[in-house]
Amino acid sequence: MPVQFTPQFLHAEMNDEDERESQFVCSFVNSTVQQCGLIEYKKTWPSRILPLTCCKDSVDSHLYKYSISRRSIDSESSLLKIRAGLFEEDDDTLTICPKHRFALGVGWRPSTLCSIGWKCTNSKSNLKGTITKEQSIFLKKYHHVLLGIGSGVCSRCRKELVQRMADKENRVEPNPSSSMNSNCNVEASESTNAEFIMEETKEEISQIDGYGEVTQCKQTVQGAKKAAFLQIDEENLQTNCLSMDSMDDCISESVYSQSSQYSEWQDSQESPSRKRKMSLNSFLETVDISPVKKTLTVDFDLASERTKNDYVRKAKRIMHSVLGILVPQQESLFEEVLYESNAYKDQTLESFSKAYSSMSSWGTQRQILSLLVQDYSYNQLKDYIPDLSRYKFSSARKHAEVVGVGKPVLQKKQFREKATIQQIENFLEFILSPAIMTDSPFGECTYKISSGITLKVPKIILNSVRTRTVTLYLKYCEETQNADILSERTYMRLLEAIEPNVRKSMKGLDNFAADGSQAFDNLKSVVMTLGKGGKGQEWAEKISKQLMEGK
DNA sequence: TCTGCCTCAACTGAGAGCAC
DNA sequence: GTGCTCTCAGTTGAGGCAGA
Repeated sequence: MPVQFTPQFLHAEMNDEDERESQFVCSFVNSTVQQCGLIEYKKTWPSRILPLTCCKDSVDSHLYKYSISRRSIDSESSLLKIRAGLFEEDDDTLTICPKHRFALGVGWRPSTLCSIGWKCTNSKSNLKGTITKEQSIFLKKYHHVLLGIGSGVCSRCRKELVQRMADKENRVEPNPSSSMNSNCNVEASESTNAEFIMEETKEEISQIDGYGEVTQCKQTVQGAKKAAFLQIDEENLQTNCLSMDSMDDCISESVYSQSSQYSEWQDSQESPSRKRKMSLNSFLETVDISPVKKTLTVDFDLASERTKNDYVRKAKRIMHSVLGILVPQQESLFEEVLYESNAYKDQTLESFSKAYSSMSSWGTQRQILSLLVQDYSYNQLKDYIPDLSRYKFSSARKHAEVVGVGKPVLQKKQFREKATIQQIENFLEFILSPAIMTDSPFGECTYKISSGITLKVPKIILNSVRTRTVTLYLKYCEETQNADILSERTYMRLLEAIEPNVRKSMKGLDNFAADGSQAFDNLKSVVMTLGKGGKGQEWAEKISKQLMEGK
């Protein structure tokens, strides 16, 4: 039954020594949506609210996992503080419950989407790094957004963030006369100087528009919410958007008014595709072809026949005009060659493309690709195999050169060794000593090693249980000051691989071995007698040799 | 005492981006 | 087109722990 984590429960759990802590309230209660509570599977953690200074667990692996610089985080307590946005609080004044300690500390997990979403649609595909301590402070200070250190961020948003941080620095620096308290100056100017606010707002909006964020925001209410929220917050504009109910209206007004207010500016900012379109239309005008007014926005395959025909007709007219310039008076002839060879190529490539797509194994795909890569460029193949990456293309090309065109890819298994040969040899030398192991007079073990070779070795008997043998070895290493050792578990695994028979009783082992040896000697003398008695000397020697091998 | 299972860290292949 | 670098995700060996 889950236990309610309440102050009463806390108090009941406490002893006299903890009396001092009973007055504590978790300082992180407003840092996450989670309520205070316990973490049952963290058995080593005290089940009570602790002073933050007591949080001293190692967070190295957590920092490593989420690419957080160890220079900015020197302890678990500082990690907790920064994640909670308590950048300037003193450790001594803070307390924390186990649940918030876990949620903000080693148990924290970032979203797989871009945490900022300024320049992307919270894309997962292009996460390029994580939020640093400085960036987290900046976002909290100027955007009133708390993003946990280590949160994923895409390359475009990171670039934008770095730019905004640089802009902020540049705005503060050029005024050395007021450098007594530059931060305060910025804060004051943002909140009190109306003219500055408007100028800065305009500049920020221009930046956003330039990247098409306003346009993007129009597309989704959520995007608009975020952009407007950030924008309004950033400049501390006092709007009437105080309730969530009025948020959508407010965003619409904000975004759309910004959009219209700077429409002139927006018009002057032409995207590369727009520029290309204008250049094309200019060209079309000179060759008496109507300009391109619309572009295909759906997949060509999914478009209606009429649409397809329109675009094909238009493309052919444009191509005809281009060829008129490239090969004057021979357009028709050239078109024939061009389209025919393309048709042939199309068919071949389509077939290969189908074969490629139907293969799930990258090895087979590489084999198929190697047939094409020497005759076609990456871009040509990309048209027929949309998911073809540059890496796959160049790998296939390398395969064609090194292994051969269309040759199968050889799969070779790779093994890793972390225990060194020396460490294993030392251990084997120790356990194969007569004090630890005894060769059995009878029987053989068969080992099949990874290369396929089968080895036959005499059966061995371990004189004590495996754990004791490992303990003995570790003690031996300690005495001989050999620090190059592995863990007990690894030595246990080595013994498992050797599969020795464990001797159940020490008593009578020598007699057992001696009896076995005597039996072989007796058999040998019988064989020699039979050899003299008629079986022949050759037969006797052969059997005798086999017996000795068996022994 | 032994072993199955979990976690961590190192390693590796795949893929993208960039400069030349 | 090529080569280099970097990041990400999956794999694998090793360590540790709990329970049979």
